[in-house]
Amino acid sequence: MKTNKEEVLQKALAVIWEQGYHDTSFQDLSDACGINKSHFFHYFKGGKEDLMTEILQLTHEVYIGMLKRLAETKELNTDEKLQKIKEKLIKMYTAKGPGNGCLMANTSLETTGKNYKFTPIVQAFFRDFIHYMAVIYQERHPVEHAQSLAEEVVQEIEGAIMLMRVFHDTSYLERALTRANR
Amino acid sequence: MKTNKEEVLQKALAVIWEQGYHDTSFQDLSDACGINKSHFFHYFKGGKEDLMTEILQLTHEVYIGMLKRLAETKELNTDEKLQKIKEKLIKMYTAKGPGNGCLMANTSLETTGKNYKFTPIVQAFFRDFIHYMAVIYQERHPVEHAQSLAEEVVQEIEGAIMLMRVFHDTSYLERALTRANR
DNA sequence: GTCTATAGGCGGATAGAC
DNA sequence: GTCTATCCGCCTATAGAC
Repeated sequence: MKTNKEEVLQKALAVIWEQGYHDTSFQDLSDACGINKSHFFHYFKGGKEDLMTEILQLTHEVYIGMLKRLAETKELNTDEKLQKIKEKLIKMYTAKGPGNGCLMANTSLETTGKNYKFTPIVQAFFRDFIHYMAVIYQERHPVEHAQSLAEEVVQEIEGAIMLMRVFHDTSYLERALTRANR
Repeated sequence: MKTNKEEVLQKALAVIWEQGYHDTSFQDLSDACGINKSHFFHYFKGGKEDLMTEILQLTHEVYIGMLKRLAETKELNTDEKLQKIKEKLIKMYTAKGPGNGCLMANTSLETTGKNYKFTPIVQAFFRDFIHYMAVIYQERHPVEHAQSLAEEVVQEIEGAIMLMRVFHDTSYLERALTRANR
């Protein structure tokens, strides 16, 4: 079957987001992508960890890119920016139903303790997430307060995503994002 | 070697808390517990999932038991109760360093998508966590507000534990628990 | 670039002696 | 209750034909 790497990456992301890193085998992935198992080693020389690294980098680009563009635009006021973020994040985190949670958090928690090389990517994600939220809060609050506000809000969002997953109820995330307008 | 089930359970809990469910093999566990691999199937007829179930139940008892006792005591005022919870949770969640996070959250996120039987236990944990926090907040706030306050606070605590893990920095949890005095 | 075949290892689990 | 031995299957990864 004719495929390209981008497409494979997208489909693999969806499967791993749903099933988790450890619970997804190359068999699952090749079924989902319609390519042969061994073909993954052609695309991703370093095997599963390489594949996952690229998936996480892609996720970083999509989420943080969205945030950065919103934080830096002059076309919207603060209220509108926070509203837009709310809409986007709800859409992105519930696209596949309430059950998948945050891929970054999942991966981080799933790879506790042993030597995986995902930590820097996960750290960069949350650092940037907090950073761009702080940039927006600086439109209304002094710098130091904006920073701690951003940390609180990101924590609440991540906690809400986890409870959303556990109870299969999207309202946790909606309420947390409503409270994020401060 | 002479052992008993309780002891094995405690040690297995520590290893799985540190390494994660999927990344811990019976080999790891038998090394840590000083008993033979196959002995686990004597203690836990249903294999790894049974072992994990008992570990999660034990965790529920320890954490929720602590909360329940504090919520129901007449000996402390609200401030003192919240202070005590802060101290206890910091101690419990950072006992093995900042890197392990919340076993319930970890397990939940690690077992996305496939058919594990841990979901009800994890749900009970968070339901009870929120419940007893709400009981305490009712000393100061109307019932409905106490409930949503408890949900917010638990979300923030869980988000803080995750960031604590990611950045190896216990101050996230400390600040979240300081803000829990409302 | 895509496939077949297969290696090599480890993980969970069982049988059964003592 | 504890240990030895062992099975089976799956999983990651590689070699190599086309």
